[in-house]
Amino acid sequence: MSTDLSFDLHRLTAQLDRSADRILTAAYGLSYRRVRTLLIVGRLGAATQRAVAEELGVSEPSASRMTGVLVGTGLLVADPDPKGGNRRRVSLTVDGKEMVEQCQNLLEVRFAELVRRSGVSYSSYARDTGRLLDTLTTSAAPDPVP
Amino acid sequence: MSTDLSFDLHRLTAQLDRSADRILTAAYGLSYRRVRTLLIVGRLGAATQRAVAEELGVSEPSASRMTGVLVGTGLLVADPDPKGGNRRRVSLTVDGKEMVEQCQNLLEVRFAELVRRSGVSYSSYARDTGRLLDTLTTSAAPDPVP
DNA sequence: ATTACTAAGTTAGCACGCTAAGATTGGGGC
DNA sequence: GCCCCAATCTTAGCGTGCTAACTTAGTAAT
Repeated sequence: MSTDLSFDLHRLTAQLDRSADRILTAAYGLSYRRVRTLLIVGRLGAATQRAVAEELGVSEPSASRMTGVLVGTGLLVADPDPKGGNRRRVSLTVDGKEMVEQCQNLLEVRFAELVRRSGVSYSSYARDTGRLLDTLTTSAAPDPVP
Repeated sequence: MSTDLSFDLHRLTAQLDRSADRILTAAYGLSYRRVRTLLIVGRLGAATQRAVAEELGVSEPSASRMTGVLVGTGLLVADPDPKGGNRRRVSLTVDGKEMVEQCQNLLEVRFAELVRRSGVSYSSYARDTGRLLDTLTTSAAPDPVP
């Protein structure tokens, strides 16, 4: 069927994102990207924006704008980093923590159910995905084109 | 490690897209999205924009704009569908066909190499991805939230 | 023939990704 | 003290997703 794995991957992720987006927007009025950002910040604890960008897998300007929006909605706070330098230390507010817990449960349950219905082994698919990701990120795009 | 498969999938796809984007931009001055659209049109033959949107996994307005841009660059043509109705039949120009061949080879080689280096089985990963995609698209988001 | 329905496409406006280039902060050398 | 460097963050501007609402072309019902 699929003559092209990378295309299917693209489509799968796009559909997953859109589906998550609809669910989260309906339930909490938050986009999937924003929830993802909150989850990452929660996972990292008090982190710099650079770290958040890295972990989200987006550019620094994207992370900067996103954290700005979330600070605006009262789900994040950003202080200057006490360790000095031109850094901002972002962390969850109480509202943000609440939101993270609720959304995380909602998404995990949904996604696990999808995997179960598809008959795919969660653990082996997760392992393979992790390997691909590691290989891609460590090989760090050396030469663009021969 | 990955407490969250859906996040890793998201990151993997995002990195793949960006990587493909850099390669294609450097080689042919075309974004990955545009190349993807060309490939789909080539695969479908003469198709309506709706079919292209469906196959790309994007909304109709997105496909409409994208085909408009590609017609503007001379890689696609769009005629009114001879079967009537408010349809446009899009297909590749000669330039478009050339571009598709070159890009397809470039991307396939790169991606296959990544998979090989990661030690993941291409066929089983492709099968699982296909299953997830099928399950997700056939279950068509019934109830947003209980 | 006129009215209404359906399918496909477009327009408008926003969300959020990117790159390139500028601003800020702290720590070197001279 | 002063200048420059490295790291981080921001600004500017664009590409391409999305939804909502509108337009257009053909079909069916009266």
